[in-house]
Amino acid sequence: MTMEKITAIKGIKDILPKDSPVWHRVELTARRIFECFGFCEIRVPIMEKTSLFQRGIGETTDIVEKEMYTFRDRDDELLTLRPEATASVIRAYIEHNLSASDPVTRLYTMGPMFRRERPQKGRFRQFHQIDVELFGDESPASDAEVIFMLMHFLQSLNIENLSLEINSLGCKACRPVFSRAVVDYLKGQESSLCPDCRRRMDVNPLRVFDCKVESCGSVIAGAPRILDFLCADCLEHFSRVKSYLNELKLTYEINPRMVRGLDYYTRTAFEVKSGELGAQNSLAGGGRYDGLVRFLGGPDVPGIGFGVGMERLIACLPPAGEVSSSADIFIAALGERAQKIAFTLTQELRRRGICAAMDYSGKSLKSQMKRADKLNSAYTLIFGDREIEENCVELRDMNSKNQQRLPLDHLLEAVTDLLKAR
RNA sequence: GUGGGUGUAGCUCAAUUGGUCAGAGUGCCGGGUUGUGGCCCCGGAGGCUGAGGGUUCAAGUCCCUUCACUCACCCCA
Repeated sequence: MTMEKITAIKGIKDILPKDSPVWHRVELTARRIFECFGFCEIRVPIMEKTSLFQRGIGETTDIVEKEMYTFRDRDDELLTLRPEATASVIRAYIEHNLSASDPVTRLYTMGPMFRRERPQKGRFRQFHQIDVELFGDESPASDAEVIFMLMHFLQSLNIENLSLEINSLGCKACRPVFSRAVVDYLKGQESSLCPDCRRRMDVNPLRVFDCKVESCGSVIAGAPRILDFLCADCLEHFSRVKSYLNELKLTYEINPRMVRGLDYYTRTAFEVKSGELGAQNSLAGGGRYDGLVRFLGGPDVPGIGFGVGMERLIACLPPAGEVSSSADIFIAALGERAQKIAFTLTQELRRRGICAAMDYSGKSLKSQMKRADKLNSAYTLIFGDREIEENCVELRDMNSKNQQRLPLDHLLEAVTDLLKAR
C-alpha cells in the first residue's frame, strides 16, 4: 500500500530548477534599472495585521471582502498574508519615519503575494510581484518618470506586444461628483445592465466601466466620462503627465474607462497589457495615491507606485532553452583509493570556486563519463589504481577529446590554474 | 462562488463500434568497450488507465459520484 501523496496547495506553484534562471534574470534586471533611477530595496514581511489591509486597500474591494488569507494568531490577533505590497511598504515607511531623513523616498520590493481567487491562466493564489513606490513627490514629472521606468524595464527584457494605458481618476474633490453623475446616469438604464453591474452600482459604481458584457458596453458608451469631471488641478496634472510622456516618446492610450480595483488611487492610473497572455492580460498596474499615507496614520505625503506580476511577465518572455546543472570539471575515480583522493580534491576545488563534480556510487567509468557529459563539464579527470601506482592522473578535454597525463603531486594547484586560466 | 474542458509510465501522447489494450516516443538505469562521454544498437525498471461505485460475460472505453488539473466568468499582477 502506498501513502497518499501530499500535493502543493491549489493555485500555489513551485518554481522548478529549470525555471529559476529566468527568475534571476528578471530580478536582476529590475534591481539594476530601479537602482539606476534612484530606488532602494525595502524588504517587508509577508504577513501583517489584518487591519492594515482593510484600511489600506479598502473595505469594499474584492480583495478585502473575499480574497484574503486571514487567520487568527494564537493570541487571537487577526493576521493576513499580504495580498499586495503597497500597504506594507507604507506601514514601514511610516513606522520608521523614512520621510524624516529625506522628503522624497524611492523604494522597491519584490516577493510573494497571496489572494484566494479561483486560479486560471496567469492567476495564482500565491504569485510574485515587483513593487515600486515613490513617496513625497506630487509633481506630474514623477508620474511620468515612474511610468517610463516601468516601460524601460519591460522593454529591457525584450517583451513585445505591450500596450500602455493611462487615465486620471480625479481627486477627493472631483471624483465624488463624477461618481454621483455615473450613478444618476445608470439609474435610468438599470434594465439594460447585467446583474453584476446592477450590483456594482451600489458597491463601486466606477467598476461598471470595466464590464465586458456587450449590452453594458453600449450603456457605458453614453455614460459621463471622468475626464470631463476633473477639477482644474487634476486636469492640469493629467495634461502635464501626458506632455512628459510625449517628451519621452512613450506611446500610450488614454482609457477613460480604466478604473483600478484598489480604492486608494487618485489622479494618474496606468496599466500595461500584453497580447501574449490569456484573459488575465494585465502585466503591471499602478497609480497615484496621494491621500493614502496620511490615511494610514502617516504624514500627508503623496505617493505613486506600481506592481508588476512576475509570473505574467515571465510568461511573456521568449522561451529559454532548458538548462541543467553543470560543472567545470568532473572527477571520475575508479576504486576506493582513487575515490578517496577524488573526494577531497572535489571539495578543495569547490572551495576555490571551481564547479567540480564527481559520483560517489562507484559506477563504471562509462557511467561516470556519461555523467560528465550530461553535466557539460569541460574537463574530466580520470584515475584509478593504475594511475595512482604511476603517480599520475589522466586529464581529458571533453570537447577535443585530447587526453594528457598530469602528475598526482600538486594536482589541486595544476587543476586550479588550468581552470582559472579559462 | 458559477460555468466549460481534461485526467493512461517522470514528461509528451497512442489504444478501431466496450473484446490480449496496457503501448510508443522521450527521460532514467544497464550492456555493446572486464578503464573512456555525445551518435548508433540492445536490454531493463517504471502505470490497480485520478479515486470510488454501477451496467456488462467483458470497462482505459458507457453511466453516476468524488477529487485533481485546466480555461473562462468575477476580479486583478
